[in-house]
Amino acid sequence: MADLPQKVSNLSINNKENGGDGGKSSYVPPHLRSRGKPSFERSTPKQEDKVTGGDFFRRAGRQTGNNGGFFGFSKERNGGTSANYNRGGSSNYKSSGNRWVNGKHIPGPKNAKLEAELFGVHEDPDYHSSGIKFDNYDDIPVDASGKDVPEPILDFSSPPLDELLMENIKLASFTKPTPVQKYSIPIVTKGRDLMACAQTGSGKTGGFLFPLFTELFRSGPSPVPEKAQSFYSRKGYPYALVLAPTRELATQIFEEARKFTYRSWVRPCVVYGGAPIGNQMREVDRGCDLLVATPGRLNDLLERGKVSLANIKYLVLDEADRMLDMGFEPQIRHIVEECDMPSVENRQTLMFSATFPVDIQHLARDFLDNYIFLSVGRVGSTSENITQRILYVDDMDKKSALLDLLSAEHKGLTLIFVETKRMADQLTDFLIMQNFKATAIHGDRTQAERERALSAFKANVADILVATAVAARGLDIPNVTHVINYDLPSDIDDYVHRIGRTGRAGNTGVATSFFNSNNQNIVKGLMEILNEANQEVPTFLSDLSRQNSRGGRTRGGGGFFNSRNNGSRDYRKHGGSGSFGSTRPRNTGTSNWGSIGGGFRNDNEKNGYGNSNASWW
DNA sequence: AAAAAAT
Repeated sequence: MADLPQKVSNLSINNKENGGDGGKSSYVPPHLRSRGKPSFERSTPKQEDKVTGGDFFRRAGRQTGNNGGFFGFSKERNGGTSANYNRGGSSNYKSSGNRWVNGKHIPGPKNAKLEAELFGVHEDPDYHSSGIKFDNYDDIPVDASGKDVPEPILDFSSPPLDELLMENIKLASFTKPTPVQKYSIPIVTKGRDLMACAQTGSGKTGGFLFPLFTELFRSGPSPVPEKAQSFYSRKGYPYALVLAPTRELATQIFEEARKFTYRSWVRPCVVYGGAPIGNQMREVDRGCDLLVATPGRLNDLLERGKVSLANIKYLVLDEADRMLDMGFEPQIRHIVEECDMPSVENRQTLMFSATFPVDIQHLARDFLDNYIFLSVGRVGSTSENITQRILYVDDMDKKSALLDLLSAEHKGLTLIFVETKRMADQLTDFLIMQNFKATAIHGDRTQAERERALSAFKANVADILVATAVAARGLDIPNVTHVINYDLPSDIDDYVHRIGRTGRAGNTGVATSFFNSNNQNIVKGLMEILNEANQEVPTFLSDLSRQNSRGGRTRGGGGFFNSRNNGSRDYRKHGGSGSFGSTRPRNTGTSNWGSIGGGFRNDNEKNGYGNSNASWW
């Protein structure tokens, strides 16, 4: 290969470019690097490096996409050089690199202890790690639209997933794909961008991890701009980045990734705030092929130069609507648009969101290219194995009502939602005083406390968990028998997420909510949910709802489900705002537009769906 | 209005 001289000249050009400041020291402390436009980095040549004089390097990949630009020079791709791939300080890190030898994936040996840790031991053959009993999920309606939508798969082997991955999937007791996975796996495999309206519990994590790992297991590591590695400070070059709104959710995705990368060359990492950054940096050093992160901590690591996004093939935004609700948009845009992330065309982007409001549509327009829109029916609310009860309880009576409720039917795990962090603590103390085994999870507790609370709850050490919104969505806690909305949320979607924490795995669950005059705003949505799930509607609620509609506005648009649809359907096929085509001309073609629906219930009409909405679940 | 998230 004649790229060595090339290298040198590039280096010297770069050096000149950067040398405008003459002899004065241009050291930039790590945390200040990449502020401002010229993002140069100092990099100390490795000892064995024959190239001298090239101290400065442009951050790889910004304009040049996935190959790291002129620093994407590849060492010979042969014999025993596996450790040169994507490992900072090549000689120091070998363990997972050893699983990619001479262009082949060599799975590591089995490890009984690790296997038990990752997959656990389950006597129940129907046990499934995310609490889904698949047979009960077959009727979740899914609708896919966009250009050239791939046909959904029927099982994991139809276009086969990677062999090792299949073994791990079996270890995790997955038997067949969930409805989301049936659609998302071929979509991701085909390299398409995806916007999916789906909730946790639908199996969406596997929906993107499976095809992603299949591809990574097969293609192996790719070379990194080795010169960009400083000898002292190594850098992670993940191939896939998953952004999640909360630390718990990030951890959960990471744990799933650990299962499915067992014995493979791919090493997952997780970073989030509230935990010592040093440990996380060391983990990144040890190899970081898939990175799960909350936005704040990732930005921190990017600014410290510990992570480069130049090699990203896959970008996943999980719970995108929540991330925007939490004000993460600037940070997400910084990560995606202002660092060294490959451009839209040079990466594959998958967005998941429970709803599809206009700000998410804009994000989709900016981050996705010719995407497929997938909408997946709600898992929780449609399920009739959750008994929903609404009790009228004034605020001052809530404590005693709760005690009544608990003494009447507290068995298994009870999850209690409150609105404020203060109330979470106060109620937990109260319950402990009453000799209940209660613990709390909310944003003012330290990360360690949150983790302890969650694992105590999961392990039944504390069978009551009092939680704020931090636990409402996404958290996967199997076997919750009773969800109590001590305070009702103001957002009906939050309500659905909350009650969806129970009644999983085909078990029956109970959701009890304390309602009073402070909850007027949720009446309409609540009525719809209760009706949809064939639940009893208390008379005080139907009375209120009748009063509301008499006095107020009539419902616009006519559809029974409109207030909950949140525009979460593919606005592109409904004419939309027009902004779609105008900013991205390449997407304006309409020729191959199609829509594939699968698993639809047959009782659309009965459920109040007009024909106009028939393609939406 | 509250919660969450980088320190």
